[in-house]
Amino acid sequence: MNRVLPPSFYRQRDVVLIARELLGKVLVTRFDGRTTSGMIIETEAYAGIGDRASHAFGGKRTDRTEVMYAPGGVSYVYLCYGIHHLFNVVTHGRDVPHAVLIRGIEPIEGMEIMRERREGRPLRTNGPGMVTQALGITVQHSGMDLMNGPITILNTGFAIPDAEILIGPRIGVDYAGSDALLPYRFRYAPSRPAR
DNA sequence: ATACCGATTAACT
DNA sequence: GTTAATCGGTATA
Repeated sequence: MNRVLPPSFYRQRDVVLIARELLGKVLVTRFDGRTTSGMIIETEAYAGIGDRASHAFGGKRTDRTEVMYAPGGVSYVYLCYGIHHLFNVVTHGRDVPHAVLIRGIEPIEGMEIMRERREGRPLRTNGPGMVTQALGITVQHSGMDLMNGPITILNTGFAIPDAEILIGPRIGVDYAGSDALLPYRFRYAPSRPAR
């Protein structure tokens, strides 16, 4: 298998379903000939202009959020808390700014490189800021095509049964009112107690 | 020009 | 469980 996900995976489909289906796919970066990858194990859906938790709520367009309005299949990377680079996959068609935040991976390739990038701290990839740090992704990689670019997502054919997925509300979006309660977070948690 | 705050993490107790 | 650190994006003037 190991095929790069095609544009059709990202476009004209429900962003919540895409967030669910991204679990088990493999996120790969190749910068300066250095390849690192990991299986996606946690995601969150951000459902566009009607979602108070989304940067695109109300149709807001800024220099930062503009790439969310591109056709699905590009990256949206932004800086959070002035420190953490957070990687999202833009979905749906042009001018429909849906996105999926990648919150966790299980490292596969380039463990040594990822350890280097962590600068002494233990290699952890179970938070959105730590994912980008391990993979070498920064805001300068926002707006990149995920079909050809240095960042790609692969379908390995590994299928995750629904029973192995925890679903719950998104993290850190308390300001979003009732939208903060939406079950838009997905986590692959084999044989692990619910959180 | 200035002020506020966050799609977080790590280091504490 | 609690909290300091840290700075770009955004709104307000």
